[in-house]
Amino acid sequence: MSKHYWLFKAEPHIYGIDHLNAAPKKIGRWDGIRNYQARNFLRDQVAIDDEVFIYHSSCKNVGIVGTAKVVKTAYPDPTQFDPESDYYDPKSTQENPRWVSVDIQVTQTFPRIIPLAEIKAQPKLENMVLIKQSRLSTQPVTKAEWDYILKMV
DNA sequence: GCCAACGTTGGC
DNA sequence: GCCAACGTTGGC
Repeated sequence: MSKHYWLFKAEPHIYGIDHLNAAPKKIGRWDGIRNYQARNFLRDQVAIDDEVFIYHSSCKNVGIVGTAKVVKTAYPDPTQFDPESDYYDPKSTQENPRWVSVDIQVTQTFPRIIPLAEIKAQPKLENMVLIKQSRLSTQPVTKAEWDYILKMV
């Protein structure tokens, strides 16, 4: 099975590349995904060693900040069971969890952010899901898009 | 199953 | 803070 490429969005003040880099082995849990389309990608397609762009959204400098690889595939997102969590889902049960997490490990922290504006300005990237469907928090990236963006670093 | 109302995401 | 896009909820 060939490797897949992804883009995961995060609000950096809540959980971003800085948090991952500060964690042991730079590994962290990607949790709090509460959108079915995004969940389905995580649950059904994200595999070990898949590569991920980390994207910072809803902040001053929006854009891609680095890469990570998948080190653990989908398992129930523990925050859905925690009444204290912002991501608590009372309709989710241990027997039938709705939401999943994966673990990722930072592989590269770019020396600069690749701004969304620059990505939008590239004709070769005009079909990226990031551009076409702005509200999806975990999304596939093609190999061509992946390689092209790495050259923009 | 339709659709209006409402809530959230996310760029600017 | 504004607002467009779009996801979710709930009445019928």
